[in-house]
Amino acid sequence: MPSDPTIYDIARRAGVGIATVSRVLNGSERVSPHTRSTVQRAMTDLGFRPNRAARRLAVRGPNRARVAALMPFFSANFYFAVCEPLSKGLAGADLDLVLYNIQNREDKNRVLDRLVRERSCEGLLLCSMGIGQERVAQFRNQAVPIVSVDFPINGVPSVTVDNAAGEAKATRHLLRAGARQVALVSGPEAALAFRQREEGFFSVAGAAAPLHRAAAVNIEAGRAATAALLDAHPEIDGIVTVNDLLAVGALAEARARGLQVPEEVQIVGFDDQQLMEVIGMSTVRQPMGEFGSWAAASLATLLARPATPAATPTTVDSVELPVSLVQRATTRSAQTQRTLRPRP
Amino acid sequence: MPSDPTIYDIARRAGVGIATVSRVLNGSERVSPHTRSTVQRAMTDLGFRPNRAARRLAVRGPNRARVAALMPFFSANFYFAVCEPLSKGLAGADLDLVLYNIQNREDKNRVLDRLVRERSCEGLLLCSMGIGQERVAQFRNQAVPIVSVDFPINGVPSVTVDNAAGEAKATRHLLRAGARQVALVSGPEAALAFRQREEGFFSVAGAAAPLHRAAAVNIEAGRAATAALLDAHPEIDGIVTVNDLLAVGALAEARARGLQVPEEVQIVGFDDQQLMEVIGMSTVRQPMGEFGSWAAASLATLLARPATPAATPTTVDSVELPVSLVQRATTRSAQTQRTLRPRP
DNA sequence: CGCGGCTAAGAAAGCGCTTTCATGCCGTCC
DNA sequence: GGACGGCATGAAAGCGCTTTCTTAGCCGCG
Repeated sequence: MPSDPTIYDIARRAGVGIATVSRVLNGSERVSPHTRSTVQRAMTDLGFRPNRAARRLAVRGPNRARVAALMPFFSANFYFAVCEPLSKGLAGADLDLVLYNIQNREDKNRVLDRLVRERSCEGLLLCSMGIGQERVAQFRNQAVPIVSVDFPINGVPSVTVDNAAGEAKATRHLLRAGARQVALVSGPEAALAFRQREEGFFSVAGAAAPLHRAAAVNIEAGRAATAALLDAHPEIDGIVTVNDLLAVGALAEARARGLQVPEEVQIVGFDDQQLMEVIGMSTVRQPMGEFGSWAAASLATLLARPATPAATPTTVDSVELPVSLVQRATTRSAQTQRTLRPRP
Repeated sequence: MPSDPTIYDIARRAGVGIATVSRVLNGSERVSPHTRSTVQRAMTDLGFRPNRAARRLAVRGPNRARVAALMPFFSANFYFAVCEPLSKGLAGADLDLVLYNIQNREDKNRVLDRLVRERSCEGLLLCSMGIGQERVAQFRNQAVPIVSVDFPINGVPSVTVDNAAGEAKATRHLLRAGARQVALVSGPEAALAFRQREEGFFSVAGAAAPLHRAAAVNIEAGRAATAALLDAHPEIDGIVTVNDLLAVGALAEARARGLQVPEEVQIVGFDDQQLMEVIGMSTVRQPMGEFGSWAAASLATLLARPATPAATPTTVDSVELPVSLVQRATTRSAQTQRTLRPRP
């Protein structure tokens, strides 16, 4: 396959010099209308598109660094919450944000391969996903700093929360508030954060507690999972979930079955996303916005030119942000351990 | 101020040739450990960062086109809803998505200036914002296609909805359902979509109907605006808003005042964002996801290399997507015009 | 008719990097 | 002990574009 046409091809076809082509390209005044149209004709004929790299090189524009951000957009609120401060923070540090929507392992590998092969980014941000050590080494070799959000990676600074502790806290609260049988609605198996929350749940509820993994992270899936759980274990009176939307689904299902919440079933979500307060959903709050601002700040630090020559290599430490249980209307308070009403 | 160090600077400082520096840069095996570390030392000393453009030029990688997307992230749900299909669609067309978070006019001008000066994008996506015709001309001169989302721009293909019609429909419904005095909670004045919705509202409610513009697009602001409205006009029994979050705020304020919804006050939102169904909010649904996929598809078309030489220049037409009123629990049905309960 | 001034267009020199090819050095093998 | 092979390194040729410098026409004027 022939490579892209260059200004040489255009010049030849139009019977002019490359300087003239360049002038046309840049809208310079010093070109006769006739020549101009000839050249433009040649450009459209050949499907010419200027090589950006060559232009930037010639014009010696600033070498603005680019951050590639890989995100699996499965949960609208979470990813938006990190994107927003992230984009703001990176803009402040004069960094460009290139967003990649990663839906599966192939996506991820394709994008990462391109990134290292074409060296198309100066910084890398991984969100809710791991990568192998060989990958890490590839980027390290190219001096591309990596930061990770919502997922610990060996040798990569990351911002996380203690998912297990958060979910354990939620589970414990349900138990203290009188729940006899708690169950967990989890999400797709691939997500580490979800598995950690599962762990936290089982550490408190006991390994035998019922679990159902929803097929997706949305209300419908949460509702279906809850239905399955309730069908199999009618005695369930506490539902812990790994995500607010799943919790909303659980709430819908419980209500549809005529179960009083929180009197007959308590429900806890995870994230404390937008509108959970309005809905009255009890949930584990994680500071999603800080994920984004931490990532932006870290990348800015790592990509900053050493101000003084011989500066010590800058590094960034991983942080674990606190989570907290927000009690609202879908859980009872621990003190008021009302006795359960008998089920019909 | 001295320009960025190049491999020549590194080579000189390390006392080696530029080829060696390049080899170190690329992790080639054919460099002695001693030389390697000398070079690395020189690089960190000088704060060297390779010039991406030069590298891409030398390595002749594919010239992947980049789309710059300018978005004012003031409404989480809306922008996420367009971003998600957008990123997916662009990835499918082998285009990179560079995201710019635009918060005000200066942001916008700064980014646009850079974009044209540095020619850093092959395609431009404007979301919820206009630009002047000189700007349009600038990009046209550089053969950078523009598409607009949620905002009509002269000479630029755009995807929009009939905001005025949508809001008019909502207002009319309230009136048909028995509202005597409807009022509008709008948002920051800068947003065209909001002004169009205001128009639609007034066209039905009459120019004298009360309006209050919330300071921001969130629940708190919506609540404050509603409070102001209700204080000034206690007779209000129908509240139309330009956004769901504002409507949620209105709902909260109405309830806080002991007003029954929808018996004493009806409320309509706009967008039909996530969770509105759960909340039972009546609202005007606009197909936000299609905004994103339309934009991606259009850009892909406009940026496609003419397959055959001398192909006709590709263009894209503007589209207006339909909106629909979704009736839920915050409005009464038009048929059942119950008489209002007397207010306390 | 010749000369200066003006404009359109070409030649060529980079921009900062990669990569091939050439070079010089050393150790090795017959 | 001399030729040879391997290895680390340098020299130099691009990559596709912009831009300066130069040249070639052309006009009008004296």
